[in-house]
Amino acid sequence: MHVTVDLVVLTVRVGEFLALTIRRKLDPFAGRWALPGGFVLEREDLVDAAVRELSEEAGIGSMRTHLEQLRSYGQPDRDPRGRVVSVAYLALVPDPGEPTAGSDADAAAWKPVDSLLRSRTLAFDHAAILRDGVERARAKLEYTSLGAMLIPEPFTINELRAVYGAVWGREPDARNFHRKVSSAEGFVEPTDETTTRGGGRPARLYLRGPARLLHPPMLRS
Amino acid sequence: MHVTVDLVVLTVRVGEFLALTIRRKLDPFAGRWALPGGFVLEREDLVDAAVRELSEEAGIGSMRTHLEQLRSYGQPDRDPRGRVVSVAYLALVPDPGEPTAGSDADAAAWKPVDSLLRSRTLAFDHAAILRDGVERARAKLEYTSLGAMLIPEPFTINELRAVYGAVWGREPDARNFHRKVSSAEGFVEPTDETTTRGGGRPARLYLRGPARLLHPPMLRS
DNA sequence: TAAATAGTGTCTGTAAGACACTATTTT
DNA sequence: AAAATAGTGTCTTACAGACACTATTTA
Repeated sequence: MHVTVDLVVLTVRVGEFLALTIRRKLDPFAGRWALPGGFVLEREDLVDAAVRELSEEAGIGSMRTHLEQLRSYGQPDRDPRGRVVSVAYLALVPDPGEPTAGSDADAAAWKPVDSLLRSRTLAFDHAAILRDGVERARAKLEYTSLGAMLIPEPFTINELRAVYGAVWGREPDARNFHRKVSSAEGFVEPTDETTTRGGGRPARLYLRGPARLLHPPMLRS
Repeated sequence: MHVTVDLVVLTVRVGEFLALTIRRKLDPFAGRWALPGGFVLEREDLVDAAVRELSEEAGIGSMRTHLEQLRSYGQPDRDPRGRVVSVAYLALVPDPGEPTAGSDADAAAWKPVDSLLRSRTLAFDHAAILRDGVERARAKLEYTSLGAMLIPEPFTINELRAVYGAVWGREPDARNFHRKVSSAEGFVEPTDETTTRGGGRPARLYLRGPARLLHPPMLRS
């Protein structure tokens, strides 16, 4: 019985909610798009395998990445090569630019989550894994500060709000969002810098705060 | 690489929050207490393996059982036999009475969760798995109706409240709990029966309702 | 009638959700 | 000055949390 890790890597870029995909070089599913992943080495911890694949297959370092175990997938026929149980990980990263394809892939690309879920493009059971990862991310934005992991620092409150809009498919109200985020202890830390990159009045820039949980949660309603 | 399932099976009996343990017959850890579990068969789905172990090792049928995947554990040295990745499942069951030991165990017993977590009695990394399962159960009681899976039907509101007290280590306020549970659509369904098994004024009996999520949640505070 | 448990109503405080105007910049 | 975006305050409503008394049974 073989064990793999598969990665749901999510980010937001210019208002679009994106997942990282690779085009497979080898069979099975050669030429098809899939989630990055690969076999766990004989003496390697699961999370180490996930970190390694993230780096090897997509050139993403683990420093600014939130990485958590999602769940495992083990239907007997999910891989035509034989019995393969996959432990899926969810990674949330601030937009790292264009991905670089690793050795097992002939291309890597960020693709919109919605179109990946609607079309049947992904190999294996990766559409189901992606769906679970996306749902986990959507849910966790409600009761954690993980939304800030999807955006490069420093960011404005409205840029952060746009991240929530992209992930949830619906923008939170600007005034309520501002009140919630800035009054939640340790969610974001103000700097004394501002930016005018959005045009108009300068917006204050923030860094991620130390808090991980958001209490009480912010509901998508 | 081998794949096993391990089971965190939880129930509440006379106000005590209990986990199912077995005493191992074979090495490694022969004679030690452990969570029930075993190897996944070559053509068996993960959840089927969990259902089978629940039945084989503990004599618990899947009919009245809530079963969900917890997470996977794969540290390279977690099993002295070699590389074994374990997919853990969480089961919540209404008190099924004394367990019957299966073939791989020379005893099976319900033990208080707190003492299992305090003492170092469990084999492998099962203490960590149990801790994660218990935390999942405690969290899910907040935003689902799963508390009702820990008690046999029919039950009174106060019996259900005692379940929450046992799991959380703190009884919710009787009046607020009654209001919350009975006003939440589909959480519990009243019957027209009553019981006096608690002594005092007869209490109305309820069955589990169809709702799975509790909105808004009931916090342990 | 005393003891035991079941069942309910009120008040207060917190925070979500809906909503509109003022502030500060660039062109 | 017009256009663009940032930033904030008020009102209403929902509901959690604290709290005490009445109701119905058995012994």
